[in-house]
Amino acid sequence: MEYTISEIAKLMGVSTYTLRYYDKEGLFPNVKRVNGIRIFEDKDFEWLRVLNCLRNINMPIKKMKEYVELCQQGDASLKDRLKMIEEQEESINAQIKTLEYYKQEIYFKKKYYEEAIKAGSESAVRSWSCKDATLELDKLPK
Amino acid sequence: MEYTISEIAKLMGVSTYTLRYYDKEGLFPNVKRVNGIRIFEDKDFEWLRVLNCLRNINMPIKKMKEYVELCQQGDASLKDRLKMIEEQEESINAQIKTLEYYKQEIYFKKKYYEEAIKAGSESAVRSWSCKDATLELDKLPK
DNA sequence: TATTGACTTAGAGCTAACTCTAAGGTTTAT
DNA sequence: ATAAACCTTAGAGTTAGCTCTAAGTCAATA
Repeated sequence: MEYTISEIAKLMGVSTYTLRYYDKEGLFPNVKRVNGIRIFEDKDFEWLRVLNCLRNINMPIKKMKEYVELCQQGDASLKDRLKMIEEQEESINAQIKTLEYYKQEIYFKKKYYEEAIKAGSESAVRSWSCKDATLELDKLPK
Repeated sequence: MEYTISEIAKLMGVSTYTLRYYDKEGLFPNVKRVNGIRIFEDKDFEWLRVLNCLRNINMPIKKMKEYVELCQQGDASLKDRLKMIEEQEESINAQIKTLEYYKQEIYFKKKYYEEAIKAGSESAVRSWSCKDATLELDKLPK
């Protein structure tokens, strides 16, 4: 199967601007061209799904470029690529951990507001909040 | 307790630039001043921890500003604040879900490279990868 | 053949969140 | 009293990741 840039853009839910930008940045090392026009094949499509994965775990484009270059070196770069992937795995875990931590804080905050609304006023729950929440989320400077 | 801007910056692990920027953006609505110099008190310190929480869950500064403004309105804005917090809770859950999904992809990728290194070549595991991984992570355009 | 519409490029513009510089004020130590 | 070490401001600069514009090419249709 072959796709034009707007077809692949639609299929993957990204803009053509973004695809051309990625290409300019070297993230599509070997897209076919006919009369200067990009022809995306299934392998390019699959590769975009890889790029999409890496972006979604917040890998910067420069690092994605590095990864592309390693891939182009073939078997010689297998260990380096594994290392990059392992680092990304750690990065994801750290990101999740951070979010889980602050999720707790936000949960306390929600309970705090639910109580405040029930009581009709924030002043009724300030001390309650201080007891239970890790953060004293309502101590806005007066 | 009172703190200068550089003290609080050090304690919270942010730059003085960032703190002044936050202040300029209205995120510290009522910091005390003596001779024009910001004096941070414990309530400001606690409030910075709130800001820090919101930033860590990727709330944009404009939205943080909105939240500050709601807080300043007192009890009248309790429901609006609860709504914001609930939206943030959903946002965190979505972020975690996305990361968990791509964590799987990266895990498959790692296994793929471990096999490839064991076999000495990527060509030995391409089909294996295609069977097990949701993404065919190595179909780099040739 | 002329127009339509999708493609191309280079490069400018945008937004977010800082990050820094320049010019100046104030407090403290020698 | 003068230098060091803070603080202040306005506003410029930076980086990332797009996003868009202008000018032009090319293939297909009326």
